[in-house]
Amino acid sequence: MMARKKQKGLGEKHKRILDVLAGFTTENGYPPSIREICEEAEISSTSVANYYLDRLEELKYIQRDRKVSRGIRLLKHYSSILVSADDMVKVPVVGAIVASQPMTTFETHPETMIDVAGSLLPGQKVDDLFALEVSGDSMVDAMVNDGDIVIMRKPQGPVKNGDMVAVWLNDRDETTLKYYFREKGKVRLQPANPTMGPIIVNDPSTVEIHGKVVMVVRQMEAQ
Amino acid sequence: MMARKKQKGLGEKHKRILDVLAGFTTENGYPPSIREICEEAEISSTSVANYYLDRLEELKYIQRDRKVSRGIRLLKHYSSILVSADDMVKVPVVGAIVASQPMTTFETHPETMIDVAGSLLPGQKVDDLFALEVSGDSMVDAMVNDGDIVIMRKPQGPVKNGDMVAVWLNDRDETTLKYYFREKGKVRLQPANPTMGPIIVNDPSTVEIHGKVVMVVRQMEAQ
DNA sequence: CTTGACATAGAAAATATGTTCGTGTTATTA
DNA sequence: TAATAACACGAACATATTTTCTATGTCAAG
Repeated sequence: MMARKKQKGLGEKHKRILDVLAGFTTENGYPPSIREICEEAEISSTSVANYYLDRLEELKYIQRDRKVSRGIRLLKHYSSILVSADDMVKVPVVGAIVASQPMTTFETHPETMIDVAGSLLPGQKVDDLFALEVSGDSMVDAMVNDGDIVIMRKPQGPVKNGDMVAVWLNDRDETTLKYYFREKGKVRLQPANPTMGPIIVNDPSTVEIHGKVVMVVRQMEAQ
Repeated sequence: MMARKKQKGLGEKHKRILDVLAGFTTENGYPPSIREICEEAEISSTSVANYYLDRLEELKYIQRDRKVSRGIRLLKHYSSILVSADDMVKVPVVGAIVASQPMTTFETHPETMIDVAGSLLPGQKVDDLFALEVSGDSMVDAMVNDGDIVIMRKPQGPVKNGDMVAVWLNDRDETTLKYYFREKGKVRLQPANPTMGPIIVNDPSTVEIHGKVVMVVRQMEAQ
């Protein structure tokens, strides 16, 4: 006779508790007590909350300090992208831009995440962001260096004129970053570097837009 | 007869407690208890710690939640730059780079701070960072755009070859960002854009280094 | 329907933590 | 130097908070 199967992943309550944990901590500057979790997550007994907290610790979502009141800390796993206590956003780095096949799937590698201050990002939605590392000097005309990290948003609606986008040019077989302008049935791709001329694409269907550039981060080595 | 004068500003112990508060919280994800503050700040009695906490609250450095264990939160005042609970660093934006007089004093405008993920910054020290906003296209040869934010570290030791620095050229009367190389008594300033040639300065004394570039952030408008 | 793991409840017991109070010390200044 | 208020100590006391225990409900597989 087999027993009841253990729930896979996170149930409603687990998620709820994680939400409460994150919310409360940002609100107050300190983590909630078990009772407070009960209230906010609408759980009737402390032991139930405790039960779930233990479960969440097993699953590495949180870490508990026994013997310490409010000794709960959220580990940075919850939701592939997580807005943490202080407006920090984790963006998955899904690959590199090179003159080759661009990424199609939106895989998350928890290992390679980049932290970005949410306050620097436009818009509220934060779950359609991804980052690419630029490799090679092919983007210098876009004012982007080898090693820069480009943070992009998956294109949702139509691309607006003037947006900087990552485009895949079918016929040329390359990905570049350009300012996008739709004009008279054609597409003008303008480099960021004002000293360089635009690329005019006559057949818009050869232009595949993979993302809208939201931010570019360049880290300098050394110290 | 007058009584003993109340200390102006923060005394040693006050500062120490703030340090402990900040440190402990970043370390553990939750604030310390009064007893833990005592240990770390080497205070012998909980009542003394409590005394200082009350003082710090009066001075608006912290906020306390009576009735709540560990109900202490640091208000973002202490030290012009503060590492918050989640590895976020606030860097003061002290001005703009234009072809004019560079900033000499290190004024902090709490209003204009930029959040940066500490994990992206090299080195540990975080209190000698400042940021400048680039205005104008004068830096395009350094791969820096109009509107970019340059995060810099005050030069401490000698500048190493290969560091990107903000330099003030006495004779030319301009500030630029360049890679710095000291060679044969001369200084070579190499633009980041590989398609452009270097500037050779024969008299090193005309080169004033105002900061080492640590990071460049470019935000795209719209959404 | 029986079993065993998952899930919920409530409350007492055990700790962790904050507050108060009496007392002592030190620096100021009239 | 005497008065005073800031500063320091430690322990008793009051709360806040977590743990633990016992009892019971639910569900799916055998």
